Amino acid sequence: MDMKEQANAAATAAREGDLADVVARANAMAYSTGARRQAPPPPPSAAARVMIPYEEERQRRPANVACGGGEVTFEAPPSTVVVDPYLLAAAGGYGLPQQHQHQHQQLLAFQISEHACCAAADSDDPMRISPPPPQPAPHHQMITRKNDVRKVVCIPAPPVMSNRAGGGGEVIPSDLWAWRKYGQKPIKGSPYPRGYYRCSSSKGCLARKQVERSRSDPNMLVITYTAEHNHPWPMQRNVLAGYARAHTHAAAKKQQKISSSSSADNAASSSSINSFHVEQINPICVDQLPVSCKMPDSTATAGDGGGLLFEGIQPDEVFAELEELETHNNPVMTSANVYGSRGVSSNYEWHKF
DNA sequence: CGCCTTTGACCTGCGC
DNA sequence: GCGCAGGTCAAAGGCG
Repeated sequence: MDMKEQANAAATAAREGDLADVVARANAMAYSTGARRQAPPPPPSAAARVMIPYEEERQRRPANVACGGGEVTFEAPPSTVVVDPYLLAAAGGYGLPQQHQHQHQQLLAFQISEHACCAAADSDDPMRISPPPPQPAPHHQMITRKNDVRKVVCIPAPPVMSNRAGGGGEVIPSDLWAWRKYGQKPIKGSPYPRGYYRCSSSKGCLARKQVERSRSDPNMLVITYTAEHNHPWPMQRNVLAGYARAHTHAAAKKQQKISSSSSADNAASSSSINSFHVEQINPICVDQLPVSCKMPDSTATAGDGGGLLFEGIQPDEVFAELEELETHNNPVMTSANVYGSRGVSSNYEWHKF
């Protein structure tokens, strides 16, 4: 699929309200373009954003791809989609051969801003190039019809397990917070269910997120954050107490069940796949991390979820800091790997120079 | 005991 | 008003 086709596909997805598709296609578009052109990545300060406003908008006018300041704006479905290079890089290469991860991260992180909008510019389809949009809302936020703030990130996802066709859980590259799953629903038109998580770091925290795979590109994971955390980052390991314990054990048990059971239906639980992935991936990640990437001390193991290390970033708002990073001296992220013993909560490490 | 996941039931918003 | 689909609740069960 060339760039024009990809841009058209993204616009089509936008018109059809397939949020996951829009984000996935934006990523795919940028990724394939970067791979083809072999262009060196621009500085990480170039943010890429895909913003998708309200559904009313999509009915009023055709999909509109704006090119300006490294942003790709699809004005169609009812949410804000933010593809942030830092988040992409943080999760990039997940499931890829280790030697390709860095390249993958760079492509994901930079090619969107570098080329995605250009793809739209090159095309003469219904999408048109608009002037640079107004200054985006802080933290890449948007108020939805229901007055909730949503932030959406699209990240590479691990491959779907064959024995879990259409099944539930995801290996979710983390965003630092502790999340507790409170629901899962099959989504009409999508073979993949959507998982619902709420922040478990603080009892009164209203932060939530939804995790689902893209319908058209199962390799992409779309995570929608709703509401804000009303507490600092969980820096103490006891905040995540029980995570590794419950999860890894359940994983082992469920793996045992799955392997011993002839019923395919028996395998339809998300935790099993989560842990299955994690247990395989974590040792690889840790072993191959640069020294500066590893956990800060021996008490913080990959299994207990503690020892979160975010150097140079205030434990306040992930997106706030990402925003800040974008505007400060072209900070370099020296590493982006996934820690943690469970799919829904693991850690990244960031460096700011 | 406190944490987790799973999952069916219930609630709510929206289009017709 | 009705039905559908998405979102949330809460009980059940498991773990260290």
